[in-house]
Amino acid sequence: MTSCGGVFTVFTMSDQREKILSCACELYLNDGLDGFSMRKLARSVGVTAPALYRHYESKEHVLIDVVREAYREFTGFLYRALEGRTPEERLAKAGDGYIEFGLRHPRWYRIVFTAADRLGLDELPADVEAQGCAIHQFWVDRLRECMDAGLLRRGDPAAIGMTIWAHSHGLITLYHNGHFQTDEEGFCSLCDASWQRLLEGVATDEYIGDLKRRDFASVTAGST
Amino acid sequence: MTSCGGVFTVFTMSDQREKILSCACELYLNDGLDGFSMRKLARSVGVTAPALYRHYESKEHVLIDVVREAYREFTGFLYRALEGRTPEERLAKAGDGYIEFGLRHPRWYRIVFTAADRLGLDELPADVEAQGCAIHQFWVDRLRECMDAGLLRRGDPAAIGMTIWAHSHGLITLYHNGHFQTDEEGFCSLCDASWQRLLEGVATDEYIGDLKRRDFASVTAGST
DNA sequence: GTCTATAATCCGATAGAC
DNA sequence: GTCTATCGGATTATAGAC
Repeated sequence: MTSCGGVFTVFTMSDQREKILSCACELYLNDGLDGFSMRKLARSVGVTAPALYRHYESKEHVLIDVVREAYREFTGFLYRALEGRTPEERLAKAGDGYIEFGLRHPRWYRIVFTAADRLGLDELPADVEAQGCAIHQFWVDRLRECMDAGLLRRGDPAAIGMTIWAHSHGLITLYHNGHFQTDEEGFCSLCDASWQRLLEGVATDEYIGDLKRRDFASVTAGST
Repeated sequence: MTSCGGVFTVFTMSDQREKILSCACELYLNDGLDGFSMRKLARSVGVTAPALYRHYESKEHVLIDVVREAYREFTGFLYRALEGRTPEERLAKAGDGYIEFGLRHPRWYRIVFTAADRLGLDELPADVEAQGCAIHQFWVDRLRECMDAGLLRRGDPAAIGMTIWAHSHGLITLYHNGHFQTDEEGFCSLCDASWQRLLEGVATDEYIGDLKRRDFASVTAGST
């Protein structure tokens, strides 16, 4: 919460700016994006609204700092997975961390995966964008080492990552929107079962064989 | 747009109410949920705001009718799949329709899959909820017949449906939020490739065998 | 059925006193 | 660095004339 690391500089906030940011995070987590206003923020800080503008240029700049905190929280959940001792364990922990983050902090989850322009932001600062790239690289690392270990089929880690990401993201957002009639515990076992299906595939071996034969036939036909 | 079917009654709107609803849909599709206000709506209809309240009790009631139109549009895309002549074709068409709906009508998609309370609605009327159930049943039908035809592994169609749904929903929402660096055409082929991975599974056969052996071992150990 | 006028609330942001 | 006062705008919704 205190510092914002760049390549060559580390900037430290004033105490008051830090207090405002802390209240802003709390306000966002309680009231969501719609309920987030400078007036409410001022009230929770214990000052009047204009005072905030001594520390932040605009509401947008406050929100940017909140987004940065969201990323920080997210990576905290993810990077714990590096403590795993095998590729399999690290991938499992990463997946668990992702789901757990989505469950424990729905509003952090939302703000991390919502496009900047839909947050009313022109663009995210470079250091936050960089966090996004780091997360992407983290997943590529997890998948590649599982391929090397013979756990996952070979292929482009980024492409396979999209499939796994879409699956997890879909599960969490559908759960958040109340589309699964179950509590958190039920949702977790639902996730496990669904992950198992993604590992094994949902089609029968016969059908897969069928598809491959058809694909082969169409390729040979097309090459004449 | 004209009628709202219930079990025993069909209610027909007045012309003016119908015109308001039509403008409301257009307004929502253009400006989204945040940009949707009674004043703007009145402007686009060509009257002043208070006039709307002769036809609709509140903004919430207008929005409910908009949501009903969204469902109608969605089912239109889905149910075309019934024209397919085999279970495989019907499932493929249903999946294509789902993705196409998400691509062509992002705002309709959003409103259909957003929880009612996050739209500012207390609850959806019974006939809209019923549409949701019908859609669920539609998917169960598609999956069950593919199991019977030996294309998909046997299992609970509703559970497998969740996996497939989460995957598709994740792809669409991540695309909408700009997380895939690709245009619509690239996204479609990305979807095809990802669906293929979901059919085949992402794990190697060796790893699947491994997991089954471990699972068996833990079950036998647990039963002693 | 539509209008004008208005109530009651919220918002982001600024000017200028202290 | 914080305050009061205020600008200029948005919103839902209603009262009462026509």
